[in-house]
Amino acid sequence: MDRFVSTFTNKIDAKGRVSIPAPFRAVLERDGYTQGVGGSASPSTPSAGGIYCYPSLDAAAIDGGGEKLAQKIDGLLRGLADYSDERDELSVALYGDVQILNIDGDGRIVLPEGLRTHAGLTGLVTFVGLGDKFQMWEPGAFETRRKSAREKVQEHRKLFGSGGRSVTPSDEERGGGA
Amino acid sequence: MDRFVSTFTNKIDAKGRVSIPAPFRAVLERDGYTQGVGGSASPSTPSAGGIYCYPSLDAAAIDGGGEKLAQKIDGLLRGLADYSDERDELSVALYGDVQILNIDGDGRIVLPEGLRTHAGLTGLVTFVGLGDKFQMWEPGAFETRRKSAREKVQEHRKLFGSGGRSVTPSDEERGGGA
DNA sequence: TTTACACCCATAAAAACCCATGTTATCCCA
DNA sequence: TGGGATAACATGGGTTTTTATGGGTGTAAA
Repeated sequence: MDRFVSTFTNKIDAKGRVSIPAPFRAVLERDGYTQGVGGSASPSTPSAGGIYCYPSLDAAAIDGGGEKLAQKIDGLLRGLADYSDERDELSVALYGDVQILNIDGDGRIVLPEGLRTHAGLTGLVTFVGLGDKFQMWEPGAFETRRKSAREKVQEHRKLFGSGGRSVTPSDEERGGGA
Repeated sequence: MDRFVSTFTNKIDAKGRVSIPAPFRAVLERDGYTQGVGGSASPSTPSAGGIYCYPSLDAAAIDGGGEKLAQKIDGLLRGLADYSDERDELSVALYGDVQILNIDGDGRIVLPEGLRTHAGLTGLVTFVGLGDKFQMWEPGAFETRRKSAREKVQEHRKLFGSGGRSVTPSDEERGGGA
């Protein structure tokens, strides 16, 4: 399994740290996670490090992922002429908003102020697996979003009459305070 | 880490010095930066090195990068060999204004007057990672730029959208099991 | 001399690192 | 099958290392 799946809710501690759900960590490692700037990387380390995070363009959430996600961003820019103004501009939005967060020895990251406010995070974060990446939500906001998503799915099912599969929630929330 | 990512805002001190964000410094070093950066003065000869800076062609900003950037510029000009008019102009535009800045033992550079005025820099500089180079902006000007960049991305997402490649999830909710 | 710049040191704040603890899920064995 | 031993995790907190930034000094060019 190399995809981000399920949702987990974890605490943000006094220092701004959050544990990344262990299953997500496993995916990241398989994706080729390497320590970022912090640790003096071996000269042979080819890839970038840390997890890539950026504010969602159309949601009050943070998108995150590993190397695979970073390469997708690269792919977007590839094809645009080097040093064209257009490329610079896109790069600003794609690379400029990205933050590389390192995972500490205990599997935690520190969410920078900017990202935290974008997602309206306070004391808890809900990690949502989306396959090749994941999102971090303020738990309440995510609940709302999840509901509307379900309704949409219901509608689609009626339209397509694809009755077979159930979209049952399978709420497997876990973790602290919630 | 092999590309410039993220944005950082640092101060220009009374002597005109600015700290280069540590992550960028790391990229430069990997790129083959040569100069006495490593703390105690290195006994080796400081061969031509430093970071390459020049005024952005189409923005009130400074472009900067390491060896890789210099080579890309070379390649760009080589590709234009046929159209000598254009090539000459570009050569002047690119090389003519290039400055090679050295990083001091504390990771700082001094921005020359010319570059500073081009970018309208006063007391703060925003470093913006653009992959294989980075830019230095006056913070306010950069905010404006960032906004327009985001809009551009929105447009592009519509164009690329069908390919399944999306920077943000929007509609691909996935609550629990697969 | 004066100026510009490289070099050196000091310091506060932030980031990374390390260890401890409570809890929950897992496993083993009687 | 029950229950205790065990391992994996999330979380709290202390400690050390980086980093950004301020300022001093010497040196070489102007």
